[in-house]
Amino acid sequence: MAHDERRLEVLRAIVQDYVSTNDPVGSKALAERHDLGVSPATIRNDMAVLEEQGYITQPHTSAGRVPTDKGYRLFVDRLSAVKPLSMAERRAIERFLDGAVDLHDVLSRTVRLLAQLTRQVAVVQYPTLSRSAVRHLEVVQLAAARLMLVLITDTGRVEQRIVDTPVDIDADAVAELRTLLNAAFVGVKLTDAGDKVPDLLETAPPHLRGLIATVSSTLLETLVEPSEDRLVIGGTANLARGGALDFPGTVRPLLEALEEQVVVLRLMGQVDASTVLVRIGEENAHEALTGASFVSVGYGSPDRALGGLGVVGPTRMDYPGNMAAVRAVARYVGHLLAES
Amino acid sequence: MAHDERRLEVLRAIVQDYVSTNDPVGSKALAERHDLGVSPATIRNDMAVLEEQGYITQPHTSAGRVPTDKGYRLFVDRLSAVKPLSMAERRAIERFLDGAVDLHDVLSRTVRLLAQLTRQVAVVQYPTLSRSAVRHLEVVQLAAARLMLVLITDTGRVEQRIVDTPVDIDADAVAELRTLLNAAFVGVKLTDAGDKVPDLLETAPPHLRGLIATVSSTLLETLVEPSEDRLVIGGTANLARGGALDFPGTVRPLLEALEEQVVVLRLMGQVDASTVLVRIGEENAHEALTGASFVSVGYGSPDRALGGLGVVGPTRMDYPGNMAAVRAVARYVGHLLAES
DNA sequence: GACTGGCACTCGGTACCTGCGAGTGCCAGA
DNA sequence: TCTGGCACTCGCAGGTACCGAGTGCCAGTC
Repeated sequence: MAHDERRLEVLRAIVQDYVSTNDPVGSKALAERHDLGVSPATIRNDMAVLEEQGYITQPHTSAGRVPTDKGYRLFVDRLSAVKPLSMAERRAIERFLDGAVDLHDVLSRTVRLLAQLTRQVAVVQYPTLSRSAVRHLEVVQLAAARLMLVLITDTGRVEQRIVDTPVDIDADAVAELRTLLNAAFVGVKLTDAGDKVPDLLETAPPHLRGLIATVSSTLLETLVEPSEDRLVIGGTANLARGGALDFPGTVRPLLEALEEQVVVLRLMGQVDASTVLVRIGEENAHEALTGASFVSVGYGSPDRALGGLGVVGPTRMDYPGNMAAVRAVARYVGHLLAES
Repeated sequence: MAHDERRLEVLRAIVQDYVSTNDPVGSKALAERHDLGVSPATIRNDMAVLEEQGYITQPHTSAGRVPTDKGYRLFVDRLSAVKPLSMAERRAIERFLDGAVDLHDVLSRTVRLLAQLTRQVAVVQYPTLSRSAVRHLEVVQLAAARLMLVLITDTGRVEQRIVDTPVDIDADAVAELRTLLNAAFVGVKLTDAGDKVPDLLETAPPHLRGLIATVSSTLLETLVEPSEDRLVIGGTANLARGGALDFPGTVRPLLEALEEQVVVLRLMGQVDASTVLVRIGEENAHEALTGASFVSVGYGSPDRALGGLGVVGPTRMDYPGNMAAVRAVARYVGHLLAES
């Protein structure tokens, strides 16, 4: 029916107005600012239905309506058109990211860029080790019985670990070790590295076997576990922008959750590179994120997301804009990392 | 005179009470909570003098007194005794930092630890490259004409740079390059690395000179400049703790300044490992830091500070406690990094 | 049957007032 | 030089009244 049609149109108008003004929106203002072709009284009837269905709510009796999480969800799923980025924004992305000298530089620029584009808190995940492959392994001798292993992945991450060896080793052994490790592991995905160890041990010269066992177990232990995933966070100043307007009470629990990283990492685990994931308010199933929405997407090639990035903000956010920004930045970062 | 003596005692009492209660403190409360041996009326006279001298001020006529920046300064310089850490705190430091697997891990644990101990925002600087020496240089070939340089410093930092070479190179050349670079640079401080280049170029086999020139210039350009100093920041949630109590207006400018890093890095540039540096309110000479104090110290051996760490909080902070915590943590981190 | 104009009603926010109490400065006396 | 007393100031909490935005409902119109 044309009936339902208009009702959705009303919901869209409410979301748009509320996002831009931060005031509960009433029927009269709605009729004025959008040409819905009907009078405020009719809109009121529609609003009553929308409220009954749970898409909007009134903060108090004599106030306008505010979208609920469910309302935002419907808006995101059915009512929002992708908002193309402006030319200025596209240029900003290139200008910001070009000239980055290493992975850390790329990611910290990315997080600043995203924060600036969306005026929200930005979150960027390092390429997950578990999806990376070994590009090179370096062994540096620090002391007679102490080595530093440096792992370089094909995504540009560099990780280091100290290993204390049971016996002293000499420079020749270090060189041999380096050769063997690289022969065995280069090109291998970190998740598969464990499978290579038995082979390696078998073919290795006997005098190196103990050493190799020690070294590989350190590598596997510390590098393959998911706790090694890391985040860069920026734009937290944006949380303080709306004063107490945007978040109920205080931003403290949100800041804590962001610093904790675990919560965000779990959300990041669900992204892929082809669709922008939007989690709204309570959907986040974490107390501190109630009242917050999370817009994220994976970066990397579509078939192989290296990691995720996104923004966190109040549920009252510009979804189309933020989704567009997140996607555009993820694409650019994906290309950038594929090149190097 | 015993006169001035007591006046200082009054100031100390005011600072202590104000820090713990966050309420302007009046003469009567002061007389009750501290045994100054005189009546409220006398204290009032002293307060009048202290106010005239600019150490304290009244928010409004019928309120108690609050220390000014100048008052805190006097308190820190002359009135505060070093507050020893509790046994629990000492244990917390060890428990928190032991088991860190690499430099990044040490520093991010440190920042969390400091934030937790002081309940303020914690800031930790990576060991400055300019004060580090080369432990090892690794060259990894990514493509025919593209190399990745990995620099490992004696402080545990690992930095990587991509270099595009003018001509294709083969594996032998890479190996030679690696040997030459390490021979020339290992053990050399980064600030002195530039001096070694002419020598290196002269003694190198002619066919490698072009390559070495390219590589060294990249190294020097990107690694020696101070912009390469990095910070880890944590505990920003503590800014939201006091509500609007601690900071005039909003915490936004402060959060922005922290993310900007430049401001903090400049302050960090002034620390050394032997004395705790305290900058109070306006002393910071940066608008966003008005109303904030910064307690910092260098870590590393006394003769060679590797970097700085500290906390940022409202001027109304527990200076003795924070100074003690910052110093204790810096010492522990110094030892930790010296070992590896 | 769908829409509209009108109307009574609700209720949060603001402005204003008042009384209370903490805290002060000053002064006379010990 | 210190102390007790006293008048004074002024922010704050609580109470009240008013205003206006916004609503729900109903009778009337197309």
